[in-house]
Amino acid sequence: MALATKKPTRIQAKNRAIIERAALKIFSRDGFRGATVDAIAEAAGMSKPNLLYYFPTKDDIYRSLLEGLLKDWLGPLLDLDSKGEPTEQIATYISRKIELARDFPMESRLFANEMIRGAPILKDVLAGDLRASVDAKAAVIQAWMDEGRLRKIDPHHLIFAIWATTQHYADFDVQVRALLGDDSDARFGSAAEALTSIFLDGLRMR
Amino acid sequence: MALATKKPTRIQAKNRAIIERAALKIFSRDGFRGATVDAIAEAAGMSKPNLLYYFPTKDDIYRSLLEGLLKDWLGPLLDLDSKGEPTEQIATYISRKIELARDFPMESRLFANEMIRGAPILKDVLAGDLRASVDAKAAVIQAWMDEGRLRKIDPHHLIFAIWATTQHYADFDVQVRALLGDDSDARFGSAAEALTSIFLDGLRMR
DNA sequence: GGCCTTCTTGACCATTTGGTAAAATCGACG
DNA sequence: CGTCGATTTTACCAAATGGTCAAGAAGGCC
Repeated sequence: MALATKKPTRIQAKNRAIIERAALKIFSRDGFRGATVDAIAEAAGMSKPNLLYYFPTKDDIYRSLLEGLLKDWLGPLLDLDSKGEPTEQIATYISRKIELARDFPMESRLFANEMIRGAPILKDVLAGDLRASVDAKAAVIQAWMDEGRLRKIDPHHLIFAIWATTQHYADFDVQVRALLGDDSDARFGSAAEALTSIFLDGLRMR
Repeated sequence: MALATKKPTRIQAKNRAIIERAALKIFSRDGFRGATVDAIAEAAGMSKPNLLYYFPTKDDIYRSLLEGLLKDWLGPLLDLDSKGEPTEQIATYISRKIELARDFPMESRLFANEMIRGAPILKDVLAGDLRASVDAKAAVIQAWMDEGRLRKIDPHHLIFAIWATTQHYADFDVQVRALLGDDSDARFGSAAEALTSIFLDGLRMR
């Protein structure tokens, strides 16, 4: 039986999950090219042929991880509510993104690795689904600005800035720790506060 | 003669430069583990043993690239002048960082790769030189805030935010292109403008 | 030109890598 | 408890990888 074709058995579900967790750890650290099947198998506590019984190739494991990643990652943006209070909506978005960076740093680094190497797998979805979603939400933000409810700033760059600043705490975790110390609560709590303050009010005294 | 010990010949200088340029391309895309000496040699238009004549190991090439990277990258921050006008200093810093992202994207991605994998090579310098420099400049910014010349925002997080937003245009170039198009002037010009506006004045209407 | 050093090459090597084949073991279900 | 598909293991393979070695080609300097 070709594994992927029928509904998975209990063992399949369990082992696929174990493998994906292990692969996330390895791929997010070493990138696709740097990761080895042996390393993933060891992290999964499983022999290499056994792992390859569940995912026939290294590529399959990697694609399986990327699949759905974008969706989860984009959730908070999609929740921006055009009928809500603009500054509050933005503040909520920032908070939720910071929580993602805190709770799923390896997913963030996996994505960063895929971008850095030129998104060979995700390129199509970037230009397709992602672009459509982002353009739609950029339009919502633009409408707020046109109504005079927010200062005018290119909404695409605004979205980039929120992505960049929040994901930074996951992707550059080692640097942030080196400069701020290892206390996780302090790092992420003060980050959310500082970012909200920057994005809403900026630096200039009024 | 052990190559590294005496002053380099003309040929050595030239070939080392060629190799470093090629290695930057490969390492910045594939990371340390994913890069191969063969790939670097091919990119350098040179046989592998010949390349290894100039840099005995893959590790040596990588370290050579990282060396000095931090210094160049940190320059604009160090130029923050405590005697200047605060908002203008910040705006200049943002512009210069955007220019670095535009002109040296591979260097940015090389650094990002090193951070993502936990900075095994740079860890010490992060906790040493980098931390000292950043703390010093954070103190300058803090002083401006204490004097009432800038709104109060944790200076470390402010610096992170400027790093993250500017480097994003290099590290996530493929994503930015997918969403904004390939016109480089437009991307970087509008980015500098939008970021300055965000950091100085934020989103909230006044 | 002669000579010494620097540079380049081709052949090679041990290890790692992604993946396969077939046999052995396990587990659910009648 | 026997059987049949699902799972795991052992042994294996060809290609890729980081690196070595000895010999040849090319500079530079008198």
